[in-house]
Amino acid sequence: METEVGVEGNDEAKHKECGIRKSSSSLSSPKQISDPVVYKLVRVEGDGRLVPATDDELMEVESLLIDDRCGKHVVADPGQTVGCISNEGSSSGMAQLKRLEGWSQPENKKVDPDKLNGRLEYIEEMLQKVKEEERLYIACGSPDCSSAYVIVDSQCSDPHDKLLHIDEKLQCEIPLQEPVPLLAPSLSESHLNQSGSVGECSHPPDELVAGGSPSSITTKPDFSRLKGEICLDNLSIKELHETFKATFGRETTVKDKQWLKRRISMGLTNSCDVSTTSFIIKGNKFVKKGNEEGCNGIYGSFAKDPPIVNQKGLPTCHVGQLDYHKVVPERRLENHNLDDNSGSDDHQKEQRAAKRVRKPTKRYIEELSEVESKESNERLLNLAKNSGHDGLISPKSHVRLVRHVSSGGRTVITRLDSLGGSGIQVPCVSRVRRSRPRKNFMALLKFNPSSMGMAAALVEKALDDHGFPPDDGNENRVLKASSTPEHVHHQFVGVPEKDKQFSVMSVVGLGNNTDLKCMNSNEDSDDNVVTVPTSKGGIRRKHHRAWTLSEVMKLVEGVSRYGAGRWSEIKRLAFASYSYRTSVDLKDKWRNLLKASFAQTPPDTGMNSRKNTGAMPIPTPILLKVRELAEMQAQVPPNLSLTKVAGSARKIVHEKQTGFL
DNA sequence: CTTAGGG
DNA sequence: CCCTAAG
Repeated sequence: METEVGVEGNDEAKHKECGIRKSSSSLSSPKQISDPVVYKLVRVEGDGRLVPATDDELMEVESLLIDDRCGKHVVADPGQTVGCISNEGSSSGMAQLKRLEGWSQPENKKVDPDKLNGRLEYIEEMLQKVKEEERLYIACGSPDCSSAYVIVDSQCSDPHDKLLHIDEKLQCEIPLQEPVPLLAPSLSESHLNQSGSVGECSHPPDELVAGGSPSSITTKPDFSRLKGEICLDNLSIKELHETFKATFGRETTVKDKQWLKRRISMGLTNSCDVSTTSFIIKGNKFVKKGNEEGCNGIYGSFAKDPPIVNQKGLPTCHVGQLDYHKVVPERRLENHNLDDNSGSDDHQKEQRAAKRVRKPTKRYIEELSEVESKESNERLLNLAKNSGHDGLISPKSHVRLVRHVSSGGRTVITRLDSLGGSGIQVPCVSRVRRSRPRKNFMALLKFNPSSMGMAAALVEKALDDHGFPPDDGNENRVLKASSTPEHVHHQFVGVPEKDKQFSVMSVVGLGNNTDLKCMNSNEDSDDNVVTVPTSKGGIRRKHHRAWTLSEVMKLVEGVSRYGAGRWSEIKRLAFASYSYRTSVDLKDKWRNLLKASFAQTPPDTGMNSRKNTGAMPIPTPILLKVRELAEMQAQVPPNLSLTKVAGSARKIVHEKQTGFL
């Protein structure tokens, strides 16, 4: 199926333009209204037949034309620009007009090839302009004003189709530059308007292919869109703001109704598979004032479609969408599924929307960005350098690099992630040192008073601070350092001031190591290696220091005295001499003890014997005490508390607790 | 910095 | 044990 552009002069079409202009905020100039020519989209089927375009296609081209005309305005006044594309007003008008016109009229299907080519060129031209505009937007740092975008029909494209290229460009660019949750507008729009019949893209529905029932083409989408838009249209700016906040989880100051509506609808569409459903439901909520039932009745039937829609592996045109789904955290999908089952509980939805999303951990960010960092960097370079034709950017990437700002000399790439549907921007770090400088660095040095050991440590540190991957063969570094110890000082030069001091201090500390004895009392004094293979073939982590029995006992006692959770206290008072045990260590150990005590105490299914051969037996008396303490402090795992603990300890727990509190 | 929890 | 988010 190909996408072509037909040209048609038509009186009624003028109305269409008028309708659109009317709603496009102050962007229109009077002369445009009298423009006698209107372009209409037609799709060329494989067999050469022409099939009328849908609303979206029309709107797309129209907006495109308008964009072209008001481009200057757009650039000059970003805040208002969005109005160039109009969702309101035009829809109903268009619907009516289309029915009047009759889509199957023969003249609509005649296309002059020359004109076609001309149109294509025209479109490409305009695309260029739009691209520039978008750049300007980004350049002037107005992230919130989405640019007027142009949508080229994203229906199935024949690979030879010229338009395909345009399409692809758009797919790549809009995602890249517009700080909106994924999905090119065309997609969202078509989702909204096609009432879930997205499958049309790859497998055109019968009515479309047949072309014999034009009414079905026009009426159905119109219908749905009509309703959907009415829903949003009824909202005041304030309500729109609320909706926006509920949708994206953040405030907006934009006053532009058009913009808000578009954003909201896009957000809703993007935020879940079930675009239609959620959008409508969402709309409902706010429309409750008036056309509640209207929306409900119409969209209720679509509520079950979405999953199917999702399944259709849509090829070219919906890459963006598919990618989006790839990224969406599963949690979110679940949530939405839940929602959609109960179409009425708007309350829940709002609550969830308002629920604070946990910031993605650095590790998460890193791991994501690590995958694409190379790609992304290349792309960024391309974007930055090529103001002209960027090469086709692989639509595969599911992360949108929104822009990069330099902060403190470092380049930070932000990308838009779909976390929690809030569309928040998370920093996208390109592989940065992962762990903070080792805390027990001094201790390490003390353990390795030999010059080589120290050199190795210093070198490692230096390398680390220079952003070298921390884990690439520590042994190599050691060898290098030992073979050329004099380079250590050179490495030092690059070390940040603070660290330099630290290192120097370490060196000094080396001279008068005070309580080396205490530390040496424990085994495991070689911390040079990343992992230490244990006798049983397992590997122990770098800084692991096996817990001795006395330590465990101290820990247990500490917990009994100060209570679990006061780790810093316990550490300060009971572990004063064990500088290498941090409060976190205590907590972890306690966690393990708890687990152990509740796991293996009761049955004793011979596991104990096997464990005894291991590193740390943890005598059962201690475990028992641990369990007792845990019970006292109501730290009992819920499932176990009922089985084992229930009878005997319950009362005690209660008494003790009341006594404590 | 400490605590709580995930990895 | 390590790491990190939150307070």
